[in-house]
Amino acid sequence: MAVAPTTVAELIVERGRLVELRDGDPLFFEGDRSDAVFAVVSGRVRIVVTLVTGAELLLGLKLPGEVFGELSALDGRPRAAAAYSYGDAVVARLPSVEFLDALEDVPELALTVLRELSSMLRRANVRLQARNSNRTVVRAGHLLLELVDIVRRHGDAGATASVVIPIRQSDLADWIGATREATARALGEFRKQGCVETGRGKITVVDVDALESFVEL
Amino acid sequence: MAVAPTTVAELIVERGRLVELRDGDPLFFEGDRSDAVFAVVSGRVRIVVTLVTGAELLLGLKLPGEVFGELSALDGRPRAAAAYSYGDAVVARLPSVEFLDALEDVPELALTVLRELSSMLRRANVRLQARNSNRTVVRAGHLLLELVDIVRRHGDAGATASVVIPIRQSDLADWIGATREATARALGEFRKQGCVETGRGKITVVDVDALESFVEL
DNA sequence: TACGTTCTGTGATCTCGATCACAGATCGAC
DNA sequence: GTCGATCTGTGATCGAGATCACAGAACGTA
Repeated sequence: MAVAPTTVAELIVERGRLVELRDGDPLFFEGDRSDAVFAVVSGRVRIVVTLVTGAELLLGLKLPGEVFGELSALDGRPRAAAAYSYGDAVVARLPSVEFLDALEDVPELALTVLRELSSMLRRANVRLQARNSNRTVVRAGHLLLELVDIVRRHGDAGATASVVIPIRQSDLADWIGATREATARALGEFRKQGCVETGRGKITVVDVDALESFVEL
Repeated sequence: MAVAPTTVAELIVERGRLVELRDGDPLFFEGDRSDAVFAVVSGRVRIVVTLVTGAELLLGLKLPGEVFGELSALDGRPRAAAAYSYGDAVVARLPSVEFLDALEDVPELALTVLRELSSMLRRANVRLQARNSNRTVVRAGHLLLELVDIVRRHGDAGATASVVIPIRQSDLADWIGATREATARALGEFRKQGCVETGRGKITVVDVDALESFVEL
C-alpha cells in the first residue's frame, strides 16, 4: 500500500480520477443514490438544496482542497443536496466503495474524516445560531467576514488591506437565507459605513476591522 | 480485548462510569475544555447554546441510548454548547482519552461514529432548511411530529392513538427558534383544529394524521 | 388551605424583512 | 457600437413574529 495521504482530499485526488466542469455543470442531484465522493481541485462547487417554495438554500461553497459528497457514502442514504460547478472547475471523483475500503485499510484516515465531520457539525450549529438571533445585516456581515477569511487563507493575492470576494448578491442571499433585496440593503449599510464596496459579481471589503466592529453590536 | 460493542453508547456505558443527575444539573458548559464523552442511560439531557441576546437555543434533547459531547473529544476544541439534565437522569461518562483509544483499537467503531455524525449533520441541515422556509406554525408542527415519533419508538406506553409529549412550551420555542408567545399561538391553532391538546408541561397530540396534513400545506 | 411561583393564553403595538415593481449599470455577443 | 440579458439599487406596501403587558391556571409547599 502507498503511503497514507494526510488528508481526505489528497486521498481522493490520488486514487480517484479528475473531472473537468463548466459553469453550472451538475455533479449530482438531491435524492440521487450515492456512488462517489469528491474533492475540489480547482474552481468552486455550490452545494444547494431546493426548498418547497422553490427558493434555493446554499449549504456551502466548496473550494480547492475541500471534500464533498461524503455523507451519502458514509451512511448510504440518498443525497440530501445537489452539487453544481460554480464557474469552471476541476474535481476529483472517487467511487464510494473505494473510499470506504480506504477507510478500513487506513485507520488514521477514519480519524481524519471524524475530525472533518466534527468541524462541519460545529459550523452547522453556529449557522443555526446565527439564523436565530441575528438580523439580516448581522448575518450578512458575519458571512462576509467568513469569506474574507477564506479568501485570505486561500489567496493567490498578496495580503492587501482590501479583500475582493467574487460572488453575486443573490448567492450571498441564498447563503444567509434572505432575499436578494434585503441583502442588497444590508450591503448598502456597509457601503455607507465605508467598510465595503460593491460591484457586479463581486464585493470588496475595504476595512475588515470596521466591518467586524459594525457587526459585533 | 472484550467483544466490540455494536454502538457507541454501549461502549461508553460499558467502559465508563455512571453519574446520577437531578433536574438542571450541568454536565459541562460552553467553552469548557473537553475531557469526556457521555451516553444517556435514563432520563433526558438538554444541549443548549446561549445566544448573545441572552436567549437560549436548544440544539438537542438527548434520550436514553444517545451519545453527546463527542465533538470536542474528536477535534479537541472547547465545548460549543452546554449540557444540563432535563429532569432527573442517569448518564455514563467516559474520559475522552479512553474514547479515542477505543476508536483506534476497534476500527469498526470508527465507522459507527462516522455514521452517527453523518446523520447528525443531515439533521442539522434539515433544521437549517426548515428555519429558512417555514413559518412558526409549520416548524412547530414538524417538531411535534418528530417528537411523536421519538416518544412512540421509545415508548414504554402502548400504541394508543394519542401521544403525550412531556415538554414546556418555552422549551419547544427555544427548539424551533421562536418566542414562547408565537409557539403558544401556533399550538392554539392546532388546538382549534382539534389535533392537539395542551397542558402544563405537556402537549398531547390526539390526531397525528390531522396534524400531519395540517402542516403539509 | 392559603400563598408564591411557574406556566399558559391572548390582546396591542411595532419592526424587520418578504414581496412587488422598476430604473439604472454592467457585461457579453453579434 | 448596439442590443439583450443579467445584476444591482431602492422605493412602497404588507404581514408574520418579536416585544410588552397582563390575567388566569396549575402546581409545590408551608
